[in-house]
Amino acid sequence: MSKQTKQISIAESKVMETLWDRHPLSADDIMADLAKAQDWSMATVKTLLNRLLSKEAISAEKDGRRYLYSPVLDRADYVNTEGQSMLDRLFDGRVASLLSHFSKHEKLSPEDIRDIKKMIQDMDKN
Amino acid sequence: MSKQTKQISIAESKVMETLWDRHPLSADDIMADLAKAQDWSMATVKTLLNRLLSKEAISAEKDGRRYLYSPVLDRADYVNTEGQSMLDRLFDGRVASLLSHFSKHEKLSPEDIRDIKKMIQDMDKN
DNA sequence: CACCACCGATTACATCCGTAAACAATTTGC
DNA sequence: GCAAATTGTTTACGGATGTAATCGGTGGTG
Repeated sequence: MSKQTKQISIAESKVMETLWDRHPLSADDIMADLAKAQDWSMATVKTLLNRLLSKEAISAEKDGRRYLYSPVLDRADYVNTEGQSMLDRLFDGRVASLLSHFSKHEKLSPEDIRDIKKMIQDMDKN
Repeated sequence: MSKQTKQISIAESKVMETLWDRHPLSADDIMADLAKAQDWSMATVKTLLNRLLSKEAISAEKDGRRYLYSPVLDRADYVNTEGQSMLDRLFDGRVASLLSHFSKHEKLSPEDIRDIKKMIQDMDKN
């Protein structure tokens, strides 16, 4: 349960997502992957990588003339921290309250409902 | 379904919560209410009120020497926008995925589970 | 060997945010 | 009526963020 030291910004988290998906990657690889969703210049990606390095959210190993980056921060930890704080801020920490909100606002797809049912059943089994 | 124009910051949302709970309120009332949770100076609360006014998230009506503030932005709208964006960022937009995460990390209280079950049953009933 | 291209490091800069002090207008107690 | 208190308005300021340009070192190419 390693803790999340420094706050990761939204832009930074996009870079993290790329690295969580696959790593180690060079700056170029990351740029290529991000290009699908973001319209950032290489310079921007470099800045984000450096900020993530100083926050110790990623690590870099030398590979010849360049670096290959890997995540240090665990995705589950990140999601935990972020998710919990959102839950606290918006739903008083109650998952049920979140669910109720999304249900009331018709934000639950049939698949969601099916999956949730299944999860509850599985939980009951122990 | 009025839309949320400008972004509300976290500090600002604390003021909003107070006003959603009860309104109209004077700056003093708001200060008093917030004091329970925040250690802010009056100046800080004033700044936040002004920022919320320029973002048109609240309104003010004159009441003698001072103003009484009320929310303009709807809480459900705010929660919707924020919750959806968090859901998209962290859980690929799937509520079920969020639930699965919290379940896996033992973040569901027995009450949560009870409430969720009940909700699912109620949903089935139509 | 001189120069260019590549890649990371440094610097830039406008905006937002948290936090608040200073200022200004007005009302009220003495 | 004037000083003190109240309440809103303006200004401040450091740090985070989004977005990027520029600098600087080094290895490859003619």
